[in-house]
Amino acid sequence: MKFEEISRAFKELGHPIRLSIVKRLIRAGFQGIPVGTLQEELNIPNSTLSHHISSLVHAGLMMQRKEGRTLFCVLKYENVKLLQLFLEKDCCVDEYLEVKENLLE
Amino acid sequence: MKFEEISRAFKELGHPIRLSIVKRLIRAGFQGIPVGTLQEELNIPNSTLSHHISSLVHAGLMMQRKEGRTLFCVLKYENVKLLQLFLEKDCCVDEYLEVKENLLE
DNA sequence: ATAACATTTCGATAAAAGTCGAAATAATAT
DNA sequence: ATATTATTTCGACTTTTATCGAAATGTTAT
Repeated sequence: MKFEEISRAFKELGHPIRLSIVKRLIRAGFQGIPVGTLQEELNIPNSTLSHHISSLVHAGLMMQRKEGRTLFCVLKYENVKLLQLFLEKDCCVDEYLEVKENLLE
Repeated sequence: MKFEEISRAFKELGHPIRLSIVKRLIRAGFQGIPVGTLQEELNIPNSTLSHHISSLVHAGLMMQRKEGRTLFCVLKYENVKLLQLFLEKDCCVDEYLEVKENLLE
C-alpha cells in the first residue's frame, strides 16, 4: 500500500455510513455479513448502500463472497491494520503522548 | 471524540495534501512548522494550503500558534492517537491477523 | 507612515461525491 | 418458463470539496 492508497483508504473511513459498515464488518468476522442484512441494519436505500460498498471494495477495505444469491461482505482486516500501523508508526511517537485508553466513549 | 468526529477526522486524512501535512507535522514535534515552510515544501498555492489547514484545524487534527508574523502549525497528537486506537481496538482483533510490520514500504 | 512579509479571505469555477427511484441482472425455487 | 429474491447499475440531480488568483488583513521593520 503506497501513500495514495493509504490516503484513499482513509477517505473511505471518512463517511459515517462507510465507517459504520466497516465497524459492523469487524464483528462479522471472516464469514462476513450479507448486503441485505447490512441494509436492514443501516436502513438506507439499496442503491445508496451498494454505492458505498463498491467504494469500499475498490479501496481495498473489503471483499465479497457469493453464496447462492446472497453476497457476503468481508472486511480486509490486513488493510485496516495497515492504516492503524500507519498512524501508530508514522504519526504517534509515544513519548509525545500520555493517552487515556478509555477516551473512546 | 464521538463517532461523527472520528469519521470527520478520517475524511481529513483522506486527501493526499492533508495527509502529507499531517505526516510532516509529526516530524515537526510540539514546536510545529510555519505555514510558509509547509507551502515551500508542498509547493502549492497559499490559498489552497490555507484551505486545507483550516479544514484540519476544524477537524481537531492540528492547532496553530502565532509568533510574530509567523503562524506555526502543530499536530494534535492526542487526536491522531485516538484514530489509531479506534482502528486498533474497534477494527483489528489481533487473532484475525498475522501482520508483517514492514508492509508500509 | 510606509514598505515588506506572512497568511487568510473572497469569489468564482471546476471536479468529485452522495443520494435514490427505477430498471436491469443474476440465482434459485416452483 | 415464470416468479421471487438479492443485489447492482443507470441516470438524473443535489451537495460538497477542491482549486487558485486577487484583494484584504495583520505584523514587524524602516
